Amino acid sequence: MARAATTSDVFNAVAEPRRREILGLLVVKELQVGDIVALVKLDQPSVSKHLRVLRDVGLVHVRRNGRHKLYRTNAQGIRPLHEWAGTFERYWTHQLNRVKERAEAKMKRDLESKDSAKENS
Amino acid sequence: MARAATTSDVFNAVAEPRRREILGLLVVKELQVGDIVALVKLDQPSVSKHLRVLRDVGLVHVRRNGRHKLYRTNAQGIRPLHEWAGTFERYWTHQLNRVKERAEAKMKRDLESKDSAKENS
DNA sequence: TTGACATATTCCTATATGGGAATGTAATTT
DNA sequence: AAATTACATTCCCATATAGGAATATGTCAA
Repeated sequence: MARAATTSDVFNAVAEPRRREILGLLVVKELQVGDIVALVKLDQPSVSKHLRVLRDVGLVHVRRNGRHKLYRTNAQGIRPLHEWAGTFERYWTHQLNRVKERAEAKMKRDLESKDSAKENS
Repeated sequence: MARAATTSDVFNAVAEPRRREILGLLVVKELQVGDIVALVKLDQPSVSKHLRVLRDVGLVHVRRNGRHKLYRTNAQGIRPLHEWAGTFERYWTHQLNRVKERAEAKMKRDLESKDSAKENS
């Protein structure tokens, strides 16, 4: 079998760098497709397809304005990702603490060995 | 062209549900491959391949113990993801506030129209 | 209605997997 | 050394894109 469909999953949707870029633009300001095309270096059809994926997973909203379509990031759609990653936070802080502790223990050892060297001189 | 290589990017690496599952196991406790195979419902080669991807992007560490290999999640590898998602936090809280404000404004309107109905009775 | 503009979708192709099966490799036991 | 155990890698195949080109759809202007 192959990989799961990008369309059905926020994690897959943001796996694409250009889509992350687009999300970053659209969270600041509502933009029409042409603006996005101008900002990211992609053809219009590609942009439309990325927007389609983002829309399908609920990461952007669309609104029609005349013949333009205004897209906007739905920031709340990113929360599941943030929360998932957040479950690892206690582990990485713990790991950082251990690194720090080891560094301090080593510094202490080094100082002591210097002292003993001094005593032996 | 096709999609970017999973191997070279943390975002792509965690796009795979089984890999997220494995990361969740290995962050709690160092496990050998056989344990993982038993816990997730995958064949050993598949698990090894997922571990390979995770290792290539630095999301897990390996350590050999006799003929076993002990894997452990490198929680710090998940920070970039958490931080990227975190840049959207101010926007989703803002959006939530707007929803709340609208709800409160509506409730106020409803109450006032009830009052005016009372006056007209 | 016709023409122009803004997007979306479809068709096509090269590439990247993910799983299954088979095989290779390293370390341990007998 | 041979057999065994624990993993890793390779080969094969079906599927899922991502981008390019062409085409379709929708909206507004004249």
